[in-house]
Amino acid sequence: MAKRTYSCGLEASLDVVGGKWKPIVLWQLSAGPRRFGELRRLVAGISEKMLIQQLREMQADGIVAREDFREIPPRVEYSLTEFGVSLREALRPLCEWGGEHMGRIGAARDRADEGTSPLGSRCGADYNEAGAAGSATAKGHGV
Amino acid sequence: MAKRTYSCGLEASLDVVGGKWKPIVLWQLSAGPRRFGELRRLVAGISEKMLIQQLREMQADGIVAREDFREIPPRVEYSLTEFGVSLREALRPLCEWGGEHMGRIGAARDRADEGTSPLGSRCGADYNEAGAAGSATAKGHGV
DNA sequence: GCAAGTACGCACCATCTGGTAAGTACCCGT
DNA sequence: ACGGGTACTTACCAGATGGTGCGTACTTGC
Repeated sequence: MAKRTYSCGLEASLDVVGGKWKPIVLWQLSAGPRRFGELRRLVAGISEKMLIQQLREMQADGIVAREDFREIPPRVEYSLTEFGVSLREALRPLCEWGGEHMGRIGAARDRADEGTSPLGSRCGADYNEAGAAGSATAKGHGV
Repeated sequence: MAKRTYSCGLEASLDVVGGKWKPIVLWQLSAGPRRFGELRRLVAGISEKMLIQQLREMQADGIVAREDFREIPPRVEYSLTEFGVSLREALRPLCEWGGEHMGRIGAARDRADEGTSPLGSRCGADYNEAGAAGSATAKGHGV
């Protein structure tokens, strides 16, 4: 990720949303602001260290806003910035495409797709629904 | 990239278009079929080994089709499959988003942006234009 | 002391991605 | 022989990403 110039816009975009955890974190934040511990539970399989790292990077990129309520115990809330929301909107078609084809993508990599399409995989769907299904998805996450 | 199940469609999509070279390769193939050597020259900075690797993976994912004309010297042509075209379409908004914000993305990473937005960076643009500008972009690629 | 809750930081390690430098095959021209 | 062209393969390495296991701070309850 040391590139300063990009051959195309896609490169630039993937600089801010690429990697293992950022897509999931972005998707979870799409449904509304989240506290650290809440995110930790929603993004199944992620360690605190990785979550902090991802949030910090996304914050540096202007995608995520961090609001510290200066309380004891500590209370911090993360949410998408306007910039992050615009990114989410630009990602919508790709989310839907991935949701429609994830079975094929998994199969093309010669992996047994034991966990069929989780309920929350349609990240372009209504967010009330996605929020509720998100918890179920997190439980079923096989990472 | 060993995941078989995905928390959201975005994860699945990024499995097939993530990494350093796939976005650029996909973008170059968007303008039409290309021979290996042609791609090599268009994707500035890529080694033959990396290009072959990326093409092979994209072929395995069903994004890219490889047509061997069985000639001497060898003549092989790569093009986007229908599946790849559908992916390209789903990526269009993200390409445009990245094109609009790439200056901000570069700045946010505290890098000197010596090479300002290359001409061909608007990957959502008319492809005749992008094709022509692609060569200029490739020459100016600073990777 | 231990546990739980809240949200982080640091040291070290494993794996993956990308890279270099060779090599393969065929052809033609000097 | 050398060079150029076409399109690949293999061995080995460097850096980036992700991970584990500790630690920090504050509170409360057992």
